[in-house]
Amino acid sequence: MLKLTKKADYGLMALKYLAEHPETPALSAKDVADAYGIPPQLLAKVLQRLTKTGLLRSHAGMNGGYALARDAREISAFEVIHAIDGPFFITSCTKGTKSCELTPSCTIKEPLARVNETIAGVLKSISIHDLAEREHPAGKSGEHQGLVELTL
Amino acid sequence: MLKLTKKADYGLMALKYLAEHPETPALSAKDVADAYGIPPQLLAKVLQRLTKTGLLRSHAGMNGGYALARDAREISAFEVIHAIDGPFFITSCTKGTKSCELTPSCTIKEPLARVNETIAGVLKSISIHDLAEREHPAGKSGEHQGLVELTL
DNA sequence: AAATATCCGACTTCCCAGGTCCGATTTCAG
DNA sequence: CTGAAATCGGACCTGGGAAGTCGGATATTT
Ligand code: SF4
Ligand code: SF4
Repeated sequence: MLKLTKKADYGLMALKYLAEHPETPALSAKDVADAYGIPPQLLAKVLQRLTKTGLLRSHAGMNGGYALARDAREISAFEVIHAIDGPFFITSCTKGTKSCELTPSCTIKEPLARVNETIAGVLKSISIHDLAEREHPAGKSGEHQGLVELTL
Repeated sequence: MLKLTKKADYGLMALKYLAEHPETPALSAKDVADAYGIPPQLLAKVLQRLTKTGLLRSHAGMNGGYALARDAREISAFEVIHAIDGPFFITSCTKGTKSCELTPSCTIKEPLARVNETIAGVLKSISIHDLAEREHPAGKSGEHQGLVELTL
């Protein structure tokens, strides 16, 4: 319930790792997987997905690997989750494929849709950079802080 | 991924329904279930749970049923979800029972924990009353509006 | 040509959300 | 005091999706 997919989790970790190593031209899936203990093959697929949606740039062959396609602060957590897990919906009434049977009679889907928007907003306001730049003692770059509107 | 449980969903619907019928002393699980097309037995268990956590007051026997234990605006969506689905966690590292294997090496659990807090905050700021009082044209009671802080 | 990568689909395993069934108990009405 | 209507509580079944695995094809460097 309301739990993040591990794949998305892994995706975030990997992106953060890449963001922390801007010097290297490319890091292989195995590199990242080893760094954290993530199943390599699984991470591989996650990264492939991220590549296909344009968040990463890949390069096959020796010394190949992945690199961020854009600046770390231009990539939001929302994009990552969306890329890996597909459309973001809190409820089961996606109106896309397998909608909830009682969508017509349901009276809370509109308010919940707004909650959905709010949470999406939270995720959109978080960038990979925000995740990465944290460890560093607590210097000048001040912590990322934002306000999210909630309107029912 | 990041999806609300249907049980919680049902719970919210039921509470809203109860909030909309303050006149009646008690409504049976079947009443509510019929009103929306929810599987009665399932709704029953959800309501039982809500009763056990003190959000509802139950009364067995004929003309029995459930009623809100507190005022509708004193019951948050968060409480409902927590009551039904248990502890609220975005990630799999609950440190309770089945923690994620790579918790030690993971570097994003702290930031994600803050995201978790933020989302919990959003949910806490929503009351059953907010859900219920919506239909009514759009009168004086102005829509519920709030700001949620996000600090990484 | 060999080593190192990404790429991609198919496959298996396991867990749990969603739902059902049934029996026990409480309460009230006639 | 008997039966109907309700809450209780547990055990149980089932489908689908998350998590992970395998194997083969392709691209790139040395
Ligand atoms: S329709 Fe109502 S019940 Fe069905 S999923 Fe959307 S919100 Fe939950
Ligand atoms: S530890 Fe890191 S990876 Fe494991 S669940 Fe918590 S956040 Fe996701």
